[in-house]
Order: sequence, then structure tokens, then C-alpha cells
Amino acid sequence: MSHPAEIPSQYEPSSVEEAAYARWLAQSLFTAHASRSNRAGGPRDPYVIVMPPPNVTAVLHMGHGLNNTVQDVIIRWRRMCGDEALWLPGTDHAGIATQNVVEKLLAKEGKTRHDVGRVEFIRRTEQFVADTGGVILQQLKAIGASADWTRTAYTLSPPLSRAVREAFVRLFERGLIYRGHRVIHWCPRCLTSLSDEEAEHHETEGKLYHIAYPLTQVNARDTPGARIVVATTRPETMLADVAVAVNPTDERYTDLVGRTVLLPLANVEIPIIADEYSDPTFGTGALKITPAHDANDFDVAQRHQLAMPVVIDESGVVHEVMDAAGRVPESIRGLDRQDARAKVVELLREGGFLVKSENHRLSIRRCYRCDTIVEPRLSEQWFVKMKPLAAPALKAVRDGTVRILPERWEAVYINWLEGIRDWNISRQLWWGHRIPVWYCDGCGRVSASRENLERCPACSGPVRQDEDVLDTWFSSGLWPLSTLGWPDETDDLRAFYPTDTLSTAPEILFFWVARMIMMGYAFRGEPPFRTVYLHGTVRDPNHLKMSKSLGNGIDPLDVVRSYGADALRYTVIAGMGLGADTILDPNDLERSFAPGRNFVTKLWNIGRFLLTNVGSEPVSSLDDIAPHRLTRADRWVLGRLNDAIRACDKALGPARPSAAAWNSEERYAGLRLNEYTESARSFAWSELADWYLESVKARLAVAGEDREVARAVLVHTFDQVLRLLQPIVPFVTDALWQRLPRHDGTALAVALWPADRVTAGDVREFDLVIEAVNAIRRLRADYAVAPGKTVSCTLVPSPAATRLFTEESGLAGRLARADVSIAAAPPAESAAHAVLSDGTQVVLSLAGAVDVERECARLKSELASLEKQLDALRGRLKNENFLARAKPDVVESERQKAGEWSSRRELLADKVRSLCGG
RNA sequence: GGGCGAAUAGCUCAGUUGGUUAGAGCGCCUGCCUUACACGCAGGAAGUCGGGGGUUCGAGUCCCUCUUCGCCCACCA
Repeated sequence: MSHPAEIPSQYEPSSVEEAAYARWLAQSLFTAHASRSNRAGGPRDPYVIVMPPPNVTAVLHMGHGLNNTVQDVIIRWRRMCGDEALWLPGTDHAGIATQNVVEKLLAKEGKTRHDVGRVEFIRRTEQFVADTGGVILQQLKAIGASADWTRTAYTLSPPLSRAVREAFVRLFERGLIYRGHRVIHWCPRCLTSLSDEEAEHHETEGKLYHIAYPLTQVNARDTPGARIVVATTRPETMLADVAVAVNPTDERYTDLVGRTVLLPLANVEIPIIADEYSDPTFGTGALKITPAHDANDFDVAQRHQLAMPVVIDESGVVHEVMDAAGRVPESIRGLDRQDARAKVVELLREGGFLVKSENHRLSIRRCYRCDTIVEPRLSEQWFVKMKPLAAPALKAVRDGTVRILPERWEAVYINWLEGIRDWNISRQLWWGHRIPVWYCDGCGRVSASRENLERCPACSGPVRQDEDVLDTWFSSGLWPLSTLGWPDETDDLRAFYPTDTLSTAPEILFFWVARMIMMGYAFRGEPPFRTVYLHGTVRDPNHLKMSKSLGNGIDPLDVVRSYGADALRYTVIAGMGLGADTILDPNDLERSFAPGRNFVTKLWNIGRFLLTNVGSEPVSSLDDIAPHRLTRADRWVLGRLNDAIRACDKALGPARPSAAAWNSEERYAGLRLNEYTESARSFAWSELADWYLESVKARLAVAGEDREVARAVLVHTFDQVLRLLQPIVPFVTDALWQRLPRHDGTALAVALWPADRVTAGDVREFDLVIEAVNAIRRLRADYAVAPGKTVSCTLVPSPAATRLFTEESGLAGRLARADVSIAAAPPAESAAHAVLSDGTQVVLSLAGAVDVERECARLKSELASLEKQLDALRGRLKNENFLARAKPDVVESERQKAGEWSSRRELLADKVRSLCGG
């Protein structure tokens, strides 16, 4: 009747996962079809997730593992719900990051990129990407990612590069891209400018130097030796000072405005000017103005039309770079900015100009790619005017067209967009999309063009293209559009844009998410997605972010090898509250991933038991079983299954807004993946396995009608459980699903999501049986009855439960190892007692093992705690305010409870009286 | 400097709009190799829900305040 040999006793993920994945691919389960989308005349709602493209040179780490598992769970859920589900994968060329890697390789040959030249450098980088790139996409397959690989995209591919150029030119034509000469963030190591977002703040302990600038004497009235003291954290930049600014309201300095000072070391005469920017409460109230090396000073200098000498070059070396002849003392020339600072301070001290230096906390900016301290630098860059682009993106989140989960990030997003500043998009790199702008030296025309230009459109003279490339995030910002074929009006674009959910880490909310929303509106008039799901960070037990450099990382593939992809997936999904960080211990993978491994094993064993007992003969559909043939246990498990399905649906939430914007009920609902997981787990484990499977064993052992009923219920229930769990643990569920006798050849990944049955079973009767079994088990444990020993138990059912317990005494006895008999009154002999919630009495005969004193103590303490709670409950029910203000259903359930408790209290009190003689 | 978040069992965390006796996993204790599972089963211990104040019939949940961590943003040199 069964085929136990077919089901291995041990589930070996490593031996089945790879083949299973290959089979899924061969069946094209993950390939979406534009024609099936209802936006293209097809029958289905589309559901689309664009994968945040990992850097093309990246290797999978836990952060990717987490984020892609999240996306995979969501897309697998929607796929089963009948949506035309598309998860679109791809990689990012990652300008600075990739260029850095290749430059390091060149450095090993003792060369720089300038030695090989631009063309050769790009060729080498392309080769490097071709050889080693995209590894991460292969690795994602190992964790079961159900992406549509036929659509794999790459930001630097020809079609996506075309989208980038189109976007640039359109913004240029709308006047939203302009060229500006200003102080920007510069990385002296990467030798490129950075956007505000790429220059990260770091709090540091530094020094504030007070430096005396002596006033030049113009007439005899001047006090000899008079000076003005400025405060600065960057003394080395003083060599490029062009003024000292004081606040016009600052009376200390009123007389000095208009005078000049002699800049120490540089020996240049500079004016004292009045400017609002100077804060009288900070330092000495006198501020040195260094326009070329400080963005604010630049603004001040512009207002006062001051010169802008440069003394720090692109590599951070101090010398007379521009308009600074004679300013840099011999002993400082050629020094790195750090060394120059020390030297300047030393010289100032020697010259008696250093008044004092004090400790000072300040925040410095570092390059997000290489951590080098960023240098403010005066240069010519391309900028995007952000205010007009930000407006619709702000509105979208404010009015709920786009929602951000968890909710609190919406405020952060709004706050940032409200204060948005123009975006520097030029990068002085070679790896990236070259800026599609051509300069004509003849007529001076600057042209942005979709096609490469040979001649000036105005004067037909020769032109040269801008040397710079675009910020990597410019192309990333177009990702939802460009991957779907924009700017062409492709089938994919029509069928799948806007997409649905974007899942990523909050760190790139500004870098990427906000810009995608802006670009979506700018080029398509629609948001690129409707939900932004921001997950937490993976950290180690010390709450440090996992990273390669800290050496506290976990390689997801190690976990897959040891415990399987499902264990990895289950662990990260089950352990992750919405937006909360995930803590994993790289030094104890065994313990970290135990939840997943244990659950997968349990599921496998549930399947093994169930399938071997059901056997391979045909099984009736549940619909063909007459309802009256279902046992209480059957009705119970079906009812519980239904509860589980509902709970999962509720946790996963609405897939899409019911109108143009999410309404207040939908807005922050759903995508509680941990709640969904917990609902499915607890049903499978604590209900199906612990109670139903145990209760059904006897029925399966006897051939006959009831066995067929039990088989039908088992197969139906397990089938539904596998469907519920497929998105989380696709491999083990697939392996079990294929062995189901009612299997019709459909793949689990595209099987229909379980439906909430209207006629779910009534669970209350079997709940009482469970209560009775638990009571007997607890009494056994209390009185240390040997585990193997069968005890005698008398049940005195409440009137309502008489029939129930008469019929189920055999089952209850089996589950509790007891000979259960039903009686109208409890036996007189000394025994262990318990009272169920409905008043049914449970009496265990223990032949002398029960000591009356102990039993009395037990019952009394139980009675006391019950009475205490009952008093509180009754107090509440007498309270007029409660009755008047609480919701009717709350009052009703409290009343019902009070009834139950008081009948139970009577019984316990009786027991205590008769047993303890009180 | 501004804003946000967290603080619940030994550890990691759940706890929707305030409403039964606050839950799970891991760990721990006591028994069990009960014919699916010891990665398991049965039973158990363990929480003044960070401190203080307030609102309410009722607070882990709402308000104020303090403490300790963490994050984001920021042009006071």
C-alpha cells in the first residue's frame, strides 16, 4: 500500500536543488509574456519587480541574499495568484567601483589608466566584465531566485545606453541640465567629482585653529601690531584666502571692515569684508574666505567679486595651482594636504600667528567608494536642476500614489526632496556613459545630441565631445524604464510599466529610489512603481553591518551548501520584521540558520509520513467527500487550514491599490513576510503535524471508507500547505509536491494560490479534545507517571460535551496514553483532577500515587488564580463606563468568558471542598 | 545642530486601529530513540514590556519627560 523506499529518510538539499532549478528553467516558469498582461489586451494583471541591479563585478553577500529572497517570495506569491509575474534581473556597470577594480589590476602591472589610454582602458574593462562579470546572477540562481533571465539587462548595454542618452538630451532640451562652475566634492584618489550623496558625512574629532592675521598699517592712528583672529579647521587652505569676513552686525569689527590684513605665510594683502554668512557666535566671529576650497566661501567670494586662487591640485597636493603665484612657501610646495596642514601650523606657530588650537568635533566628508577625505574643488561640471523634477515625486508619496514601507521612511523621503539641491552628474572617469555633449571651438556652440556629432550643427566646424562620463546613478535612475525598452514604445513597456514593488535597503533611498521616481514622472508621467519596500540591514551579533572589510560576512553560498537554499530563505524571511535589521552570527552558522534547517526537515518528515501512509492509489478530491463523513478532526484541520490561509493573505496584503492611490486601509498593509511565514509554519507544524497527523494514524491503519476520507483530507491539506509555503521554501515544497498522488503535472511554482473556503470546518469540538489531551498530559507530568505507562482516566463531561467525549474518548486516550472512560460523576477514590474550560472534569486514577495534600495544594492554587481573574473580570462587567464605552463584541466575549470561568470555578471549589474537607 | 527609530523571556525578535491570563524561534531545565522527524516528541522555568509622570473603565500599545543605544540629514568655519 505504500512506497517508503521512494522517499529518502533524509532530505538532502544539495542533491536536489540544482536539478530542480534547471527543471524550472527548462519549463520556462519564470518567463513573463507581455501579451498576457491586461494592459496589452491579455487576461492577467501584471505584477512586476525590477531587481536592484548589483554591481556587475559584485559577488553575492548576505545583503543581496536577503533582498533577493524578499523579492523572490513576493514574486512567487503573485505568480501563484495568477498575475503575469515578471521579476526583471540585471547588473549595473557601477562606474567608480568597476573602474577602481580595473585600475588596481593595472597597478599590479605597474601602470595607471593614463599609461594605457582611454580606448585601451575601456577595452580592458569591457573584457574584465565579460570574463568575470555577472557572476552574481548565477549565484542568485543557487538561492532559488525566480527571475526572468531572458530579460537580463545591463546598464552599459547598447539599448540601455540609448535610453541614457535620450534621457540626457530630453532634460537638456527642457533646460533642466546645465553646466556650472562651482565648488563640488572631489575625491583626490578616484580623481573625480562626486554628488552630495556620494560624499558621506563622518563625525571626527579635529582641531579648531585660531590664527592671527595682522592688520596692515595705513596711518599713524593704527595700533601697531593690531590683528584680527580667524578660526579654521583647515589651516592649510589659508594660503588661498582672499578675504576675512565678519558679520555686518558684529560691533567688534565694525571699524575694521574695509581695512586690509597681511595674510601670514603667503604675504598677500587681503580685505576685511562684511557678509551675513559669517556667524558672530562661532569662533572669533571672523571668517577666512577661501573661495576655491570651500563651497560657502565660494558663494561669499562671488557676492564680493573676489579672486579665486587655487592651492590644492586634483590629487590633493598643495602648490600654486592657479592664480596663486607667490602664495605657497617653498617648504610647503608639493606636500600632500595632510602634511601641508602640519607644516602650515608649524610655520604659523614659529611666526607667532597661531593664537591657539582647541579640540573640535566636526563632520568631514568621505568618498563613498574609497573612504578618502573629499576635497571641495572649484571646477566645471554638469548639473541637473532638481526642483522641477522633485515636485511630482513629492506629490506621489504625499498623496499615496507611491507608498513607502515602513511608513516612517516617507517622512525622510519628503524631507529630502523638499530641500533637494542640484545634482552634479559629471564624473571625471572613463568607465560609464560618456556625456553626449559636443563643443564647437569655432562658434562656441554646445550641443547635446542623441547621435554622435562630427560637425557643429551651427557652423559645421569640428567639434569635440565632453570628456566626462555620467554619474552611475543617472543610468540607475532610468532602470525601470530602460529595462522595459524605453524610449521605444515596446510591448514590455506597455505591458509592465509602471511596475509594482521595489525592494531595497534604505541607504539608497536618495541615491536611487527618489531619482527613479523623478525620472519616471519626467519621462513617462507615471511613477515607476507603487510600493517601495525598505528592508533592514544584515548585522553580526555585535550589531555591526556585515561587510567584507570587517571580515564579519556570511557567504550565502556556504549556507546553501550546508543547509540548503530553503533554510537560508526561511531563516531570513521568518526572522525579519518590517524594516528591522537581521542579526546573524558568522561564527555560528549552525545556530543562525537552525530555524530554517529545522523547519525544512520537519516539513520533509511531515511529507514523508503523510505520503507513505496515503500511498499512491488515487485519492478522492475533497469536493467528492460528503460533509457528514468528515470526522471532528477533519473538520478541525480544514478549519485551521482556512484560518492559516486567511492569515497569510492578510499578512501579504493587497497586491495593488484599488484606485489611483493607496487608500488609508491599504496604504501600510501587507508585505509582512515574517507574519505570513509564521502563520504558515505554525499551521504546518503545531496543527497539521502535532495534532492532525497524530489523530489520523489509527484511521489510516484500517482499510475502509473512513480511510479514504482521511486520505482525501490529508492530501488536500498538505497540497494547500505546500502551496502556501512555496514562495518561502520553493525547493523542498517542490520535491514533496511532485510526489503527491493527485498531482496533475503542473509545476508548484505556477499552481494556484490556496483559496479561502467559504465552508470551513468547525473547530470548537476538536479543540476541546485537544484540551482534554493536554490536561491528561499535564497531570501525568505533574505526578511523574512513567512515559510508557497507560493510565486510567475518567472524564465527566459537561452536559454539552457528553456526546463529544463519548465518541472521542478512544482518540483522546490514544493521544494521551490513557484508558479513558466516561462517567456521570467523578470516582470517589483519591485522584488527580483537572477541569476544562467547558466544565468537563478530568480525573486520573493513580493508584496511591496521589497524595491528598499535594492535590489540594494544586487545586487551591489553581482556584485562587482563577478567582482573582474572575473578580477582575466581574469588576469590569459591573463597571458602567466599560459597558457604555467598550465595543459590544468585546463586552459580549467578556460575558461569555465570565460564564465559563464561573462554572469552572464552581467545579474547582467543589473539588477542593470534597477533597480537602474545607 | 535638526529629524527618526529602538529599548518586551538568557539571546534574536513578533505584538495591526488601546480590550481575554503578553507570544515565537534559539538557548535552558526534566523526561522520552512513542513504528515521519532527537534538525524530533511531551512537560517546564523564565518578562514589575528601559525609569518616572499623565490620559483612560482599561496602556506593551496613546501623551509628556528622563536614560541608554542606533540611524539619517546638515554650508557654523
